[in-house]
Amino acid sequence: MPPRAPDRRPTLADVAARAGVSTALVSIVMRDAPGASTATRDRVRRAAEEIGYRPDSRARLLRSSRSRLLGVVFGVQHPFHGDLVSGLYAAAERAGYELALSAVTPGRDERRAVAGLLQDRCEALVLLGPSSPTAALADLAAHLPVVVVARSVRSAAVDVVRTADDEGMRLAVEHLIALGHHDVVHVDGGRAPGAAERRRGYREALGAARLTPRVVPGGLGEDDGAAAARDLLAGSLPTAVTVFNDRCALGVLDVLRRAGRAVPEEVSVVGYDDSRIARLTSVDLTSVAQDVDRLAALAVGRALDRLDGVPVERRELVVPPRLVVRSTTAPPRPRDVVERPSCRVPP
Amino acid sequence: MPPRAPDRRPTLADVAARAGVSTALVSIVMRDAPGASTATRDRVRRAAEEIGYRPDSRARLLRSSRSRLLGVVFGVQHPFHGDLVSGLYAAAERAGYELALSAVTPGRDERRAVAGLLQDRCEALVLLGPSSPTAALADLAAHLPVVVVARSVRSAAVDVVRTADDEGMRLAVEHLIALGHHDVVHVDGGRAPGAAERRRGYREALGAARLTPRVVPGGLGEDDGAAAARDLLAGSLPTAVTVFNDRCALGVLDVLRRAGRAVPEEVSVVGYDDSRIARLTSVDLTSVAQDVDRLAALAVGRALDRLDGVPVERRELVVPPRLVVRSTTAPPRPRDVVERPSCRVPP
DNA sequence: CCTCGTCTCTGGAACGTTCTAGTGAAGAGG
DNA sequence: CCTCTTCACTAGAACGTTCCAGAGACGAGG
Repeated sequence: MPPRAPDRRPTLADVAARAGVSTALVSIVMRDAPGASTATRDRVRRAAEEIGYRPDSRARLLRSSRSRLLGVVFGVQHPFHGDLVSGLYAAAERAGYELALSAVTPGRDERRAVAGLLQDRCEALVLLGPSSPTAALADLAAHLPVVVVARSVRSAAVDVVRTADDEGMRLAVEHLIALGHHDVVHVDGGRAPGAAERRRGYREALGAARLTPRVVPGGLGEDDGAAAARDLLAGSLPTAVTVFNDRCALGVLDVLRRAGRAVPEEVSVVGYDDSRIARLTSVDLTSVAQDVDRLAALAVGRALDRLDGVPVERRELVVPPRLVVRSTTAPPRPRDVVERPSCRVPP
Repeated sequence: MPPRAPDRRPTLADVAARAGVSTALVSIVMRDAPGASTATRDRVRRAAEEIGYRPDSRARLLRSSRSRLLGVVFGVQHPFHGDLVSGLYAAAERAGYELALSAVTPGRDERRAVAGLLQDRCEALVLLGPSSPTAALADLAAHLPVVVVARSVRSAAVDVVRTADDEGMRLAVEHLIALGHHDVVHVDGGRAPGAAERRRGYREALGAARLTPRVVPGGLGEDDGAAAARDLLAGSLPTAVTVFNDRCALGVLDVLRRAGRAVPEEVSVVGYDDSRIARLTSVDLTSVAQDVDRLAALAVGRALDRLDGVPVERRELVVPPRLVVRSTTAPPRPRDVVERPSCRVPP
């Protein structure tokens, strides 16, 4: 069994006693604050080292009014959130802030996740693709700065950092049109964060080219994409498809290929998020990349601005996306060739 | 701009003043501790509600020696960890504990993640598939109870909760042998947590059937699986493949199908983890399921046992896995049929 | 010699809780 | 009538840190 705590963990006072100084001085040294000679600094540090002292962040935060703590609510299932969290850690560290993570899981909703963070006395909240209604977000923002990432919110109370999703989808459509496609269908994300903007971008780009848009219901997951693809196969198959996100696109790809429809020869497919899975050599999905690190940095920066009372010009920060062309998009094949059942055999 | 804090957040004293009682009494009420009449309980609660009081967990934990806080280190990229975290939240809540999450990201290694949790004064640590060397884990365990999940550790200092990975892989192989396969290859996970056990299970099951094992290097991700599959295609293709995990199996599947090799007709594939992606109707991968909720519950239970000084019989808790048969496994086809290039056309 | 700064360093009061040791008051038992 | 218990409640001391207001010591400038 591990030698369980009969010995309390060492405190400032223990270090102070050992180094023969006051606790206040030890505090100064541990914080790298000015007000101690290099000689004592060394001595104190050595004493701390010897007894294995670690500052107690609870007590530290309790005392100082600023907690230097940023609360983050994220979906534990969503790979895109994982990338964002990585970026947030980096950005927060640069600013001397810590992150308090609170996950949304199937058994733990957003309310609970937020409530946990509030108890921890975070100075500000960063919410990744939250599903709470606008009113709830505004209520929250009345108490502390709230930055919403990857979703637009129609409320002046919260800050928003997001990708220009309409532009992203426009890039995708324009790429397809440039390849010669006339029949482009959009597989929709429904009420998911960003879905409305992506749908709009698709519509606008198609309208600009004088083509008629066709939107079919999809969703966030692979299954939604698979269902959408089956719908398309049952009806009239377009020459190209733009999909709400990569996971959904994966479902589309899989059903198409299983049905013997070659991608990209018969159907081109574009995803969204440029997730790890899209980059796989075996998937190699053309996708719209969100600049995750920039989103994260802006979110942290904006939260800090609010805390410091810096006047903010635009409430919404929009980051341009980038189209990553891979091997699931190509020029359309003449229809007569397509009508024959295809057979992918190595030559 | 949000109405920023000129008003401090309300404290026990504020509630006490409003309800006309002492802070101690408010504390009693807020904790649902015995020692207050129902009448005053109501009154205090109402007062707290009115001024929007929220207990400050920092101060609360500082005062009480027990923090009722469990530290969890997880990989932000790993979907399997996401599932475990969900289970941990549920188990911790049942026991009246909170979770402190600390993520391992590409830019934040395990040391950092653990250091963060130690500052937060967690009572015990739960590490999901940690990559730290055994010695480092043992050092940690000298300070506080440490429970390692989904990896076996050769040290008496730390507790381990894991799936019987050897048995899992044995189940997979026995399933394939029962279907009539004689040529089964294992795509390995290398040094990943659990890989050694799975490899062993594979070897033992094949040995028991008097068949010769063949192990090819793989890895954790889709790309590793894809590479392994290309190796197999370049050499001699077996009739069945067991793969270290689902993500890797996905890579295998994709490369095989793109090369025109039908799954499961020509090659059967078994994954491991029964992750969300395996369950997709479009993937429908036969896989070995780990009982995530049970692993999580056992991990929390074991941590609490250590904290309470409950004597522990076995240091290692092993949970049996379960084979989930889906559509990527089938009896092997006679070789002569396989040799012709295949063509999957709907009839 | 006195004053003024600057540089270290210290004592003691916060921070918002919980915990310990009580204080009265009301009722029960003698 | 007096003690004893129980109940509802309170005062004040922790918890481990940071912050504030100084206190000496030491030179420099007058």
